[in-house]
Amino acid sequence: MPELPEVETTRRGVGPLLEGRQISAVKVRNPRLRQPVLASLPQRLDGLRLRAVERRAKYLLFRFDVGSLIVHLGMSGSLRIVKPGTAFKKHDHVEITFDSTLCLRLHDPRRFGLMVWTEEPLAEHRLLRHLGPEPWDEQFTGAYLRKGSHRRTAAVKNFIMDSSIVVGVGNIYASESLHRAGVHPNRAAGRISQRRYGAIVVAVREVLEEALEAGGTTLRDFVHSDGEPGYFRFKLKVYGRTGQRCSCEHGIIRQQVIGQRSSFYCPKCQH
DNA sequence: CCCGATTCCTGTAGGC
DNA sequence: TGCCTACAGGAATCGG
Repeated sequence: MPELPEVETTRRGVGPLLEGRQISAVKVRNPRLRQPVLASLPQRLDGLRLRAVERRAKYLLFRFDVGSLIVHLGMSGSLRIVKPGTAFKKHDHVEITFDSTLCLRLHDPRRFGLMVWTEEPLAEHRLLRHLGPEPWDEQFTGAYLRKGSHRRTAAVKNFIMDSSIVVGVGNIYASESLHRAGVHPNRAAGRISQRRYGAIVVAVREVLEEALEAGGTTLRDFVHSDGEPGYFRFKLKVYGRTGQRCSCEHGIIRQQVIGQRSSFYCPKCQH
C-alpha cells in the first residue's frame, strides 16, 4: 500500500535511472485502471525525453518538455525497472522503454492506480489543484490545522487524512502519527487546541521521515530487489496491533472503525 | 460547506 | 482441498 514514503522512495529509485533518457517504445497491456489509459499514449510519448521525475502528494510526475505523465500507484501499484524482454508478470499493465535499454513497468493488481497524460500546467490539473500543503511545507503548522478545523465535528483522524488539508497521510500513518502525538483518533477535529495540533504536525513529519528512512535502506537494490520493500522495517506502534500492550506499558491497543477505515489507538496514552 | 456512505478492484486470510 | 465471505484502502463522487 504505497503511502507517501513509498511513493517518494519509488521516485528516488526510478528518477536517477531514467532522467535525461528518451522514450523508444510504449506498450499498454491493459488500459483499465482507475481512469482508462489514453489509447494514443504510445504515439503521444514516442521520442520524448524525460526531464525530471517529481512528486506531489502521492502522485509521481514524469515531466517532459511538452507535458507530463501523472502516475498514481493506488493501493497496490508499483513501478519497476527491468531489461527489455524480461517476462511480464500478471498485472504488469504499462511498459515504457527508454533508450531501448531500460523498461519502466507499472504493476497494479487492484488497478486503483492511474496514468494520465497532460499538457496543462500541473498546478491547474484537476487531480492536483485541490491538494493541501506537503507535510514538510512551512505552511503546515499547528495554527494552520487549528484554523482549518474550525467548527469541524468529524474525527481528527479523518481530518488529517483529508488531502485538501495536508497530503500524504494515509490510513496507516494517520494512526501512527496520532499515537505519537497522544491524540485520540476519534476526537472531533474542531475540539483540539493549537498546541496539540502543533504536536500532530511534528508527529506526522517524524513518522513520515522515519518511514522514508527505512525505505531508503533498500534503495540501492531498487532495480533488482524482489524482497520486502524497506519501509516494512518501519516499526508500527499501533497499526495492526489490536490486543497488544502499548509501548507506554499501560494500555492495550484497541481497534475502531472511523470513517469506514480501521483505526488503532491506545486508550491510556491517547486522549 | 461539511460529512458520511459508496464505489472501484483483487489478493489474502479465516471459517467451515 | 475447496468454497465462501470479509477485509484491506486512496480518492472521486454522491446525497443529505
